[in-house]
Amino acid sequence: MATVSRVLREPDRVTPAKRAKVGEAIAHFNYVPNAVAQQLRRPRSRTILVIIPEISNLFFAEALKNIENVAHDLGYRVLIGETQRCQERLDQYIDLVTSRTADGLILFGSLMPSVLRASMDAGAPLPFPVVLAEASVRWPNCPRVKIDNVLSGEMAVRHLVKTGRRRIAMISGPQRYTVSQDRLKGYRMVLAEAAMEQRQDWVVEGDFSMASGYAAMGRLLDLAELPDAVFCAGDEMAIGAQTAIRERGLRMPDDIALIGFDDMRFAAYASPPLTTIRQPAGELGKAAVGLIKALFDGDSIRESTIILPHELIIRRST
Amino acid sequence: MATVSRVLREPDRVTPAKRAKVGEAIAHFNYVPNAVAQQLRRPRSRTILVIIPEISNLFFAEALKNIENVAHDLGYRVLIGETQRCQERLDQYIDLVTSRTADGLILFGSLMPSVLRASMDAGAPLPFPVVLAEASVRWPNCPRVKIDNVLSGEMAVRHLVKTGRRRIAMISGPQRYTVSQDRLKGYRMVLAEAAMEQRQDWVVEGDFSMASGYAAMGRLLDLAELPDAVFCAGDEMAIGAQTAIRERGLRMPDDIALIGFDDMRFAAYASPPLTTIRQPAGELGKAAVGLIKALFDGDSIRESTIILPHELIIRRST
DNA sequence: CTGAAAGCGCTAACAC
DNA sequence: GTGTTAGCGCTTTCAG
Repeated sequence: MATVSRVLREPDRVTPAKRAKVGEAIAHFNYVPNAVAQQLRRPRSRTILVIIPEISNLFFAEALKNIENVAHDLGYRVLIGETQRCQERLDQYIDLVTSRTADGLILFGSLMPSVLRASMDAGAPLPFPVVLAEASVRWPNCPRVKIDNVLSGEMAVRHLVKTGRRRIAMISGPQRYTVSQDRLKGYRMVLAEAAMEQRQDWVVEGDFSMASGYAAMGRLLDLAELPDAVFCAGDEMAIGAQTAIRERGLRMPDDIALIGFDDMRFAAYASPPLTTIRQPAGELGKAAVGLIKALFDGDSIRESTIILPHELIIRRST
Repeated sequence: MATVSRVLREPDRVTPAKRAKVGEAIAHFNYVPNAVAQQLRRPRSRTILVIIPEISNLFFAEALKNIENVAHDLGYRVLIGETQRCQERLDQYIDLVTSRTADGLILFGSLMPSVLRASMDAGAPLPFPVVLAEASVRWPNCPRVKIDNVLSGEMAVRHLVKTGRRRIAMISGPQRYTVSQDRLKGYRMVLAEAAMEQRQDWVVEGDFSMASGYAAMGRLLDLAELPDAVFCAGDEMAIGAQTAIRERGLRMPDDIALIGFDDMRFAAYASPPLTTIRQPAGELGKAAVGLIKALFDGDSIRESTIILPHELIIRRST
């Protein structure tokens, strides 16, 4: 048995003759090592758990794809958990790492595992490697990768101002998420800076879905005082908004300019093609894997924050 | 140790007094059973491996979400593997089940694991539970869930004929996939049946991406003999095609009618909203879990095929 | 009802 | 270089 193990793991430490013999036997019996038993003996499972709020969100999908790729190249397996923004499901997935099925965690979304919250409240160090991705909160001793949502919100609105818009509205994300708050903050910042009118009813909250963008835009268009530009905190909401605008017979960008957020792949095919702020989803995924790997290897990079660059993509909706 | 195990697993077989005491200890030491060790002793890992070609495809994302949900309710964990249509990565993921990290496999896509191909060639029974989802091929002794792509292709084109179109083109999927072949077959069927013109250059092959739909439509529009309707084998290609049509200043459905396939969530927000054939992605996922569960439980449902109903969703592009 | 003891299949340390 | 041995942390007999 031990020799078989060696042949599979460190073939050089076995005589070629024996190696061949064992190899034959392996082939003959169709032997595949039981990974569970291996894991029990080995210190690490070489598995990364990635937790995302929802799998059908294209931003996460893109990040995930890159995580998979990089992890795979590094010899790690990736386990994906979808929480659907439900605390209970999140905590169940966390069991995978406390029970050592996974070595560490890349966590997307704003939900926080109970175990981590508890250990933090107790002032204890994090019980296992975690990296926060696109994190809305800051967590002591925990590296994160994100973009600067305030700055990118500013960039979006500044572009609107620069192209001559004066009555700028916003369809924001749910305000319980810091990401959403930050983008809104960026919006307000620029408006204040440009000494432009800030109306309460020009900010409508959506939930990042197309339906919510459509509804929010509907409310904006019902206003007596119509905005001449709208900053949408997400591309899907922007696409919903476009539909609403088209239905009212208004033209973009002439009547209303629209800027989105994310640059998901549908943005370029919208009607008109959507100007947007690109979030580097892929880069974010890659960076997250780099961070977790460093944690695994014991590098003391805790507490670091990587801010990835956002980018203005000008298309024809502005 | 044994008692702790019992308290966690079959509390009723332990005196309440002892149970409480053990419970306290568990809480105090923050004890979490090592899942790897548990799995070593238990016959099954209660994990389902789901393999998909690409995670960012909305059809898979939707199916996956339902798989996750149902599996979760049944007490199964879901491991997701993305092959990116690469045989090597597929085979690596299959190791998860041969090495008993997963109990069985739900397989999307047309790639076939080498192990399975080998065992089939040898006339042997499948070495572990597999269900084929939206399978392009048939596999002996292996249950599958799918829709009827020929019939749904027919339904799409028949709708075009019924609404008075006479020069119907098609943007097909890659012909190396049976799914794509089937939809094309449906198209040809109806055309033949209606004794309508079938032109070689009215069928252009895409790869399901928006970019390919855009390019394919461009080629169609360059033709001397313009079609008055196009059946796209996927919604994303249809959205790409819409962009091309708009850019040429043509109107939908007046100049050209367009019908897509899938009814992914963007279809309703396209411009104009896309008429399409709905594939029940969610149902498909649920059914797949049901099938694999039955396989786990030893029900002899092998060789069954579940055909899920497709549906014509009429919107404004036709 | 509970503790002791025997493995699950493997790897690593240890002899030979 | 290779076989033997001792666990990894649990579950499951088996006694008591």
